[in-house]
Amino acid sequence: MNAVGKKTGSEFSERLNTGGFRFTPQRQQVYDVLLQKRDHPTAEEVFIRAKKQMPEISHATVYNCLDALVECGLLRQVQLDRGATRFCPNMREHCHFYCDVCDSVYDVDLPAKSQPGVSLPKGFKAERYEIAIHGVCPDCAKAKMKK
Amino acid sequence: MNAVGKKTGSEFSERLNTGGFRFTPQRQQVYDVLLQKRDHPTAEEVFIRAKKQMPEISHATVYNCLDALVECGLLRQVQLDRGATRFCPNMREHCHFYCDVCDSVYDVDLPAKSQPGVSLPKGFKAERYEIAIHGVCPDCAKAKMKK
DNA sequence: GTCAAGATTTGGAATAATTCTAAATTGTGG
DNA sequence: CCACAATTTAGAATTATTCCAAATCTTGAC
Repeated sequence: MNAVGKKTGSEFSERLNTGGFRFTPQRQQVYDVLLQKRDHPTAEEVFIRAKKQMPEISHATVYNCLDALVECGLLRQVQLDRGATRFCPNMREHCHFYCDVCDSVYDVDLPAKSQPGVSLPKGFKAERYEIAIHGVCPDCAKAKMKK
Repeated sequence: MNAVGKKTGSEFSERLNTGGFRFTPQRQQVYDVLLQKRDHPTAEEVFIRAKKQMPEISHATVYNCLDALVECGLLRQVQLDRGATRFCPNMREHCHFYCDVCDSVYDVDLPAKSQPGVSLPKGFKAERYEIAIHGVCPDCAKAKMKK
């Protein structure tokens, strides 16, 4: 993996295989869209961007691809507000800052040993943590002050 | 506030007023539904339950009430998966455990000083943290083992 | 108390997000 | 080359949420 977390074609393909999926140009395209602009797009937005390179791609395929990529650990699914689900290709441990004013999303690094020491009742098996910070982004904070 | 976090009628009404809202029987009813069964229902589920006591209540009103109650700090809105938003009347600091198998949600207490020491870049104003733990609940874990 | 203004509710339509379906296409192993 | 399974496609269907205009309710001013 290089500095920006991009995977080579064969790494990408391997990941899919490991998860029981085949490599397809559509899956590659969807993944590329996510890597190209890391603004946590919704499925609809991914569809629009993917269409530019691959005009015949369908809605259902985009959903299928996103699900497959999430399942094999190449993408994360992010749930922030009542709106559409967003997707994120950054698989490092991090959390999301969500601006309640403009709906933008930012990746935020977590301190090294941050796994919150939550103790779960007996029998619960935790698989992953999702931390979202809601607030106001710098741009919107500035805009607010002017008022 | 008593042991289960229930508010008296007047506390409830005050909260609404402070947020700039009026007391209405519908808002009371919606809030009561949330208090009666703390299983993190969706808006649709709240609608169904509220209808039992108040058959004329409408869909739009349930959404309006839920939004009002969230805004004046009587409810929390919980986003866990691609499905509908859920609501939670527990305003103590806690996080949610979501069972990816059966979709059930559990409140999980956070250790006293758990506010993750996330350092936000300059200019970001954090207002609240939402922590979700995804995994498998005891029932589903048991069911899985049998297979 | 009465009236006007503003808040709230209602039912239904509209929109948005996601899933489903059946047929066509593609890729793979035998 | 064939059969089978995975995948894609377009479009319909479903689910979740929001919007809208009309009716109703509440409150403060008089």
